[in-house]
Amino acid sequence: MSLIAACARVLAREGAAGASVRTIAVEAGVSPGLVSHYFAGVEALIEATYGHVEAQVGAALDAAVAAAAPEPRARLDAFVTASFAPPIATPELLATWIGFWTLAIARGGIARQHDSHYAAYRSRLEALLAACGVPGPSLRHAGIAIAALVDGLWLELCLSPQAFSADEAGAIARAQIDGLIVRQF
Amino acid sequence: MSLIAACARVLAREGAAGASVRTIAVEAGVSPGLVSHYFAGVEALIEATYGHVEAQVGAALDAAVAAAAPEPRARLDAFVTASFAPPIATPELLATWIGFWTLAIARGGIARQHDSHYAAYRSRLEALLAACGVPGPSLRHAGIAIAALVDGLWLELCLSPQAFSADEAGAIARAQIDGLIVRQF
DNA sequence: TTGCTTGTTGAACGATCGTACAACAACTGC
DNA sequence: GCAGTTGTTGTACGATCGTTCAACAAGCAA
Repeated sequence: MSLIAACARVLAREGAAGASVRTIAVEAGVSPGLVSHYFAGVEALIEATYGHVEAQVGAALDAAVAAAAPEPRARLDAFVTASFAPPIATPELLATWIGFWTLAIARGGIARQHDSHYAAYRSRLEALLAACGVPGPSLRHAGIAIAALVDGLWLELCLSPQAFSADEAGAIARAQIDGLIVRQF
Repeated sequence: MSLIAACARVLAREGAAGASVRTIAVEAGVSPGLVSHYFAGVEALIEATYGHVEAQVGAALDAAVAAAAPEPRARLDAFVTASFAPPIATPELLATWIGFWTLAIARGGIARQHDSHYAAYRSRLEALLAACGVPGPSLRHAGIAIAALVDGLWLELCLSPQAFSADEAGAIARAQIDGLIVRQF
C-alpha cells in the first residue's frame, strides 16, 4: 500500500503536524477520499505506518548484526553502531518517531503498539547481551540500561547534532557496555 | 503571565495537538484575542512556555540536590532519583516535552532553545560528576553518557510505565554511575 | 453489448484552526 | 466630568482540517 509509504515520507519531512489527509494523498498521488476508503480514518493509517516504520528499523538493525563478525561482542557493537548511523539516526526518523509518540499519548492504540515495540527492542538487546556473558539475573536491568542509553544518545544525536558525533555516541555506548560486561565477574 | 501557565497545562493535558489558541484562552479564562495581543503568535507563546517549564524542571532538580546530604555522591544520586519521580517523571511533562520537540523539528527558535537547555543540563551533570572524582578528560563523555541514560530511562518510564518502576530506573542509573566512577582509578 | 463489481475521484460539509480588528470597560491625570 | 491611555473582548475572515458521498472509469462475466 503506497499510502503507508507516503504517510511515512510526510511524517519524516513535516512531522506529526503536517500529516494531514490531503498532504498524504498528494504525496501518494491519489485523491484525499482514498485515505478514508482504505482506512477507518487518518489515525488508522498512521497506526499502520507505525508498524511499517518499526519493521524497517528492525530490519536495518538485524542486517547490521547479521553483517557483523560472528563474535557475540562484535554483534552487540554492530547493533549499537547501527543505531547511530543512517537510516536509524536521522532527523527524519526522529520526526517520524516523535509523531508516533505524540499520538501514543493521546490514543491507546498507538500506545499499545509502542509497548510491544519497546518490549521487542529490549528482548533483542537482551539476547545480544546474554551471548556476551551477561548472566540471567542481570539481563533484565542490563537490557533496560543499554536500551535507555542508546535511546537517549540517539535522541540527542538527532535533536542536537552539534553536541556530539555519531562516533562519540558509539564510543560512549561501547564503554558503558564494557562496564556492564566486566562487572559480571 | 497566566497565559504561559495555561499553555503549559494544556500541553500537559492534551499534548501538542490540543494546544490551540482557543483551548489555551479558555484554560486561562480569557478571550482568544488576548493571545495574539501579547504574543507575536501561538508559536511565540509556546516558545515562552518552553522557557517556563524548563525553569521549573531545573528548579525541581536543584531543590532535590540541595536537599541531599552534602557528600558528592549523595548529591548526584539525588539528581537522578529526582529525575524519575514527580514532577519530572510524569506523563504530563512528557507530553509537554514532546510538544516542544515537535516544534523544535519544524522551527529554528525552539531548536536553539533546546540546544541551550541540553547544554545546561549536561554541564549541571558534569559538575556533579566532577565532584565525585571523575577526572576532567573523561568528564565530557561521562556527562553525555549519564544524560543520555537518564533521558532514555525517563522517556520509557513515562511512555511505558508498566515496563519498569521508578525504583528500578534509579537503581539502573546508580549502577551505571558506579561503573563510571570506579573506572577512574 | 449489457450488467455488475471494484477502484478511484473530487466536490461538498461542518468543525476548527490562527489572526485581525472594531468595540467596549477600567483606570489615570487633569 | 472628561479626554486619554491601557487592557480586554468577541466577532469575523480565510484557510485547512477529517470525513462523506454521488459520480465516474475500468475490467470482466454473461
